[in-house]
Amino acid sequence: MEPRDLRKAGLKATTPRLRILEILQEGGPQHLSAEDIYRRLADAGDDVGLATVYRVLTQFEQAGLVTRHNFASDHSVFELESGRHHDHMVCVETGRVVEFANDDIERLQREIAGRHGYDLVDHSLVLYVRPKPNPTS
Amino acid sequence: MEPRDLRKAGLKATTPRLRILEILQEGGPQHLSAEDIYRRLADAGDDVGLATVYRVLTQFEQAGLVTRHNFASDHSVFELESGRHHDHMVCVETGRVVEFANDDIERLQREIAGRHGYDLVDHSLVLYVRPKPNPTS
DNA sequence: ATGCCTGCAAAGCTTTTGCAGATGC
DNA sequence: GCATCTGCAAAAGCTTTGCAGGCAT
Repeated sequence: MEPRDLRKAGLKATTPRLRILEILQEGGPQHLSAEDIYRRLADAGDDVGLATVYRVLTQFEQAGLVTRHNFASDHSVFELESGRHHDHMVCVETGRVVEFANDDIERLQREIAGRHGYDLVDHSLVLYVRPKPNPTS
Repeated sequence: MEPRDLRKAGLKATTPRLRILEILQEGGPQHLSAEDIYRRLADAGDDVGLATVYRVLTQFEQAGLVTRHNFASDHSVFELESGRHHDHMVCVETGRVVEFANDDIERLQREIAGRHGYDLVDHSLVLYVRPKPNPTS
């Protein structure tokens, strides 16, 4: 992710924006709340206001750079847009998030919508899961 | 839904609780927000506090009488538990909610979770749809 | 009678907004 | 230099909680 990706979206390449992009691409796929990002910035010595984090994330979402999820009902988490569509499973014990994609499910969704006289615009699928019990025990 | 269903859940059969159940079962499947229910009560002349509506709905949810959904991220809607599992599609133009069930999708979800070493505990699937354009136009 | 319930008001939380100063281009 | 952007503080909107009085059993 580069400054020019921001300009392309009509956004100036400011420190808060670049830092938030960096944090979102650290390590594997990140699913972070605004508060998470705010704290990571603070821990790194960047004094970015929480309001700015929210504003920037909203702008990124509108620009299509970031996707907003509501795995829990009381706050949103944000993920860098990869271009590859996928859904998520969330472990109810550890909170771990796993991404997956399944063409059959995607197709069935379109079929079901069509059967009811609708076109599918978007969808949200979250699997809440628990680790399988260990078979050796 | 009867007073004894409430007692079975350890809840006294009070007027607010009975009225809220009544409202939830009026007409077809209802997907109402706390505010919706609060206003319907007020319109019917029942002075039930909004806090009570929230408290009662939370109790009903814990008792398994009601299901909470988060179709929109900024408020919850509640639905009487019918015993028949189903998912939902929401029309992005009218807000209309349609229920549907599909065994293939259910099965695929369990398979995908299993493939990743998890058991499926629960899931949330919402289709956001738009009416098909009229073919005669 | 007593313990559960309710209404009201206040508080909690995430998220948004107003505004004056700061910064990118 | 000028428009955009940011930090701070305040506000907003949904939801929860504390408390004193009220109701079901």
